[in-house]
Amino acid sequence: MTAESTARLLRITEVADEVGLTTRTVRYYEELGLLKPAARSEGSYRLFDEDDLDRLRFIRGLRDDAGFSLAEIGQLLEDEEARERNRARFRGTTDVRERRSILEDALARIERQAVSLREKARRIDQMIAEVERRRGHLEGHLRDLDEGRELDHPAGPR
Amino acid sequence: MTAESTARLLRITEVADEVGLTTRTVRYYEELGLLKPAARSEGSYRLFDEDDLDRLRFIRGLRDDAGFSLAEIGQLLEDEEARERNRARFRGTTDVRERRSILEDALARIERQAVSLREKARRIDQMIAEVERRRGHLEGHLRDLDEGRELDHPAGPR
DNA sequence: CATAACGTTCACGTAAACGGCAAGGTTCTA
DNA sequence: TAGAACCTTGCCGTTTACGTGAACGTTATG
Repeated sequence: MTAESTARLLRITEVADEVGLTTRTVRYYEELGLLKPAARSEGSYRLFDEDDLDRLRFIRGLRDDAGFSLAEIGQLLEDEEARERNRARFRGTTDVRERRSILEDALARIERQAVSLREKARRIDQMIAEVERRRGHLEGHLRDLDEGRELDHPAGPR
Repeated sequence: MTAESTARLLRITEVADEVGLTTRTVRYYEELGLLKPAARSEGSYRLFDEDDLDRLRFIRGLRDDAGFSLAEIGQLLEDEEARERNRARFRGTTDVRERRSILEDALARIERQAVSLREKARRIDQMIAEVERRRGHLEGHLRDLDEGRELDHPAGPR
């Protein structure tokens, strides 16, 4: 047994079921360069590892939860080839300085992802504030009614 | 001069420029029932008031910031006809109980909007936490390198 | 009052994000 | 070792969210 872990590799249907996508979608994401299966079988079946699953779940989150387009997700995840190359380089070297630079690259990518997500969160918080504002306005209106005021402006609900 | 305010009504290009959409998009949103211009001119030009602008800005926020589909936005805003009817009813009555019920309807809609947005915000926060976790992992890795450890597992960046 | 600038309603075109075959190769299991 | 149950790569179809005219009516302006 090599240094590799004994983790099982999954086929596309298992993967799709696991992360809640269709096989078509998983292939489409590969076509777009959003991921690259860990390996291919003898007969060229796609084989996925746990890392691929994480990545697909992350993509799904960015799509469904954060509402990013696949193009934006591609930007966020950056060129999969580059990532692949980095991992190979990392494994292929013991030079500390090189490993450091590879890790710092990865760190920079993660930072950009965090910035994008925080920006998104901020904008949604603003929208929540706006909706709360309207709610407060309506509630004030209701209180006026209950207290028998409402002699003046013919405004109405928004 | 009637009880109506003297607020100017805008034509479609002014509106589109103001809120950052195209005229085509504004017409499309009307076609989908997401809004209904305040009035039409003699020659059937669409005329929008300040309320319409607010609504369009809100729609744009839901689309761009929150990442909702137009179908979801339609659900959130609910049938524009119903809203229109409510406003007419509100103006058409002085009955306090009726006005109360209309306001409570509007309040319920706002509440549902707030719930949807908070749900969205929560999911994005989770994604941020996930990304922070990965960042922490990478940073730990970097510290290990700097301190001359890293004798063990041949992991690499995620 | 001519005419430029803007608006209207069809109607067809398009990019994104998949769905759904078809035709054929691969893996597992009895 | 024969199926059944997977998988592969095309390739065309569909929905969403608009873009882009065409053909024609409306408004503002010198």
